[in-house]
Amino acid sequence: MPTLAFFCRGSRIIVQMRASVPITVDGLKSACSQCNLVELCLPFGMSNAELCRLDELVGARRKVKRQNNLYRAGDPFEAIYAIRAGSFKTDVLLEDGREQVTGFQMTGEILGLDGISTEAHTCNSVALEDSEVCVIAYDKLEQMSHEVEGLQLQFHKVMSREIVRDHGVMMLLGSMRAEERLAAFLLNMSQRFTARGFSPSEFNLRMTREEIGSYLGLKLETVSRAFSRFQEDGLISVQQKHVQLLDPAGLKRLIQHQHGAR
Amino acid sequence: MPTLAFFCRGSRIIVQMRASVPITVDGLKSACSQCNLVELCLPFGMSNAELCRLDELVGARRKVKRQNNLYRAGDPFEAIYAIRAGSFKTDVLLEDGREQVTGFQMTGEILGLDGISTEAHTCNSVALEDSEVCVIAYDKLEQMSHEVEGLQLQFHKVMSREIVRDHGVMMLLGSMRAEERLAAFLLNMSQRFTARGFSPSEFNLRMTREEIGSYLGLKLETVSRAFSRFQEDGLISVQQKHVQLLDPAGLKRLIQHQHGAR
DNA sequence: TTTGTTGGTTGACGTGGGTCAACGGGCGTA
DNA sequence: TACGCCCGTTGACCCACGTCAACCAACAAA
Repeated sequence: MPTLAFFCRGSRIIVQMRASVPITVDGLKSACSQCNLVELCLPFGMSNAELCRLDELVGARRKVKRQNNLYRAGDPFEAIYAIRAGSFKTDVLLEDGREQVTGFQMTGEILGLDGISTEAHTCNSVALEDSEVCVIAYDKLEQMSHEVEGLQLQFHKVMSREIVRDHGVMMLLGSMRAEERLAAFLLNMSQRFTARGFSPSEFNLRMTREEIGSYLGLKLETVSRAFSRFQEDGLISVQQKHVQLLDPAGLKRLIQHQHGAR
Repeated sequence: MPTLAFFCRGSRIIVQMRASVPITVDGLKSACSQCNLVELCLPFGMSNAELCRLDELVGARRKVKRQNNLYRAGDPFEAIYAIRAGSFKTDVLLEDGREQVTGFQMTGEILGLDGISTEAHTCNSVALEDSEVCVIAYDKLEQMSHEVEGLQLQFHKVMSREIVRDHGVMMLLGSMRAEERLAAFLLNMSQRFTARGFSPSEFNLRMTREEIGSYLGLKLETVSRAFSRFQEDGLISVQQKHVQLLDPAGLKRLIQHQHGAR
C-alpha cells in the first residue's frame, strides 16, 4: 500500500509512496485543500481550517468515460459529485422517448442535487468527454454540515445557485426566440470558460448540435442555421465544435432588443 | 399585552388573552407545531420535539395584499417565507420588459430560496390573492439547522424539490406542444389542490390567462384556445377561472403520446 | 488507402402558434 | 343600476421554426 501524506493549503502537496502495484488515480483520495478548483467548487469562501476538514468529507474520485452515465434517473441517491475534470450533461426523459437536456456542467460544478428530495435521482447524468468526479457521500455531508460552519452555508448557496440558473433557462425557453437563445447560450459558455481561466472568446463545445438544441428547446437544424447566421453576420466564427466569439457585444444586443419576440 | 400560551402538538391550542387593544394577526407569532399545513411545509417529517423547536424559528406572519410584492428582484435577502394562506407567482424580468413567470406557489410552499446564492433576491414574488406568509429569518434557520437534526435534511429536501420542479418546467417548455403544456399544468394544479384536501377535479385558478401563458411559454390567446379545445373535446369544463377536469386520464394521454411534437 | 458512421449544413416546404383586431361578459366602484 | 376596465374568447392572417431530405466533412475502423 502506498503511504500518502497530504498537507494543507499553503504548503505543497507531498505524496510519498512505496507502491508494489501501480497507483490508479481512481483509488486516490481527493483533497479539496489542494485542488485548484477551490474557487469554483463547493469549498468556495471557506477558511483554511474548514478546508482541511473538507478533505475528510470528499471520498474517492471516480472516472466516467465519454457517453457513460454518472447516474441514471431512478438510481438510489447516495452522493453528490463535484466535477474535477471533464464535463457532463443532465437530461430527463419522457415515456414517449422525448429528451430534455436540463443542463451542461463543467469543472467545479456540483451534480446530483436533484436526488436529495426523493432519495433517488430524477435525471440522467452523462459524461460529454472522459471525465472525473469527486464523490461526496451525502450522509457525511449532512453530518459535517452540522459541525463545519461554512460548509452548510456554501452548500445552500450551491443549491440556490442551481435554482437561479434554472430560472434563467426558463426565461430562455419561455420567452426568447431561437437566435436569442443561442446567443445567450454562447455568452454563458464564454463566461464559464473565462471563470476557469480559458479564453472568453474561443473555445471548443463538448456537446452536439442536437444536445444544444434539446437544451434550448430547438431542433438541431435550427441550431445549425443560427450558427451559420451568426457567422454570416460576423458575430462569431464556427467550425464544427470550435467557436470564436468575434462580437460578444453584438450577441448581447441580440438578446436585449427583441426583434418582435414572443 | 396579551398572554399567549401555546402547547405543542397533541394538545389543543390554548390562547389566553387579556388584551386592552385588539389583537392583529400580523403580530401573532406562528406556531408550526399547531399549523395544519405541517404535512406540506418545511416541518414535514420532523418529530414533535423538533417541531416545538421550530416554533422558535418562525417569526411573525406577514400579510400581503393581492397584486403586492412579497419581495422584488434585487431586494437584500434576509428571510425565506412559508405560505400560510393564499397564493403567489414568481417572475423574472428582462431589461426589455419581457416577463417570465417561473412558478405559482400555494399554501405550505416555500418562497425566497433563490436569494441565498447572492444574498439578494433574483426574482419578484407577487400575491395572486390576499395572502399571508410565515417569515423565517435565514440566519436563524442556518443556526438552528446546526442544532435540530431533522431541520437541515428537510430544508435540503425543500430546495432539492424546487430543482426537480424546475427540471419539469424545462421539459414542458423545451419539448412539449401548447396543448400538452396546458394539460400538464392542469394536472399539476389538480395534484396540488388534492394534496391540500381540495377536490382533484374542480378548482378555481388564481392566475390570469396571461400569467398561465407566461409560465407555459405561450401567448394568452393560445392558452385560451387550448382551454376551449379541451372543452370541445370533453376533457374539461371551463368558465373563466373555474375549471373542472372531466377526463384526467384523457389529459394524461395527451401528454404521453406526442402528436408529432418538437 | 477505403469504407462506414456519426455529426453538421443547407434547401424546400408545411404548420403550430404568434399577431392583430373585434367583441363581450364579469366584476368592482360609484 | 350604470359605468368602465380588465379579462377572456374568437377569427383571420402570417411567420418562425419544425419537418423532410439530400449531401458533405470528420473521424474511426478495417
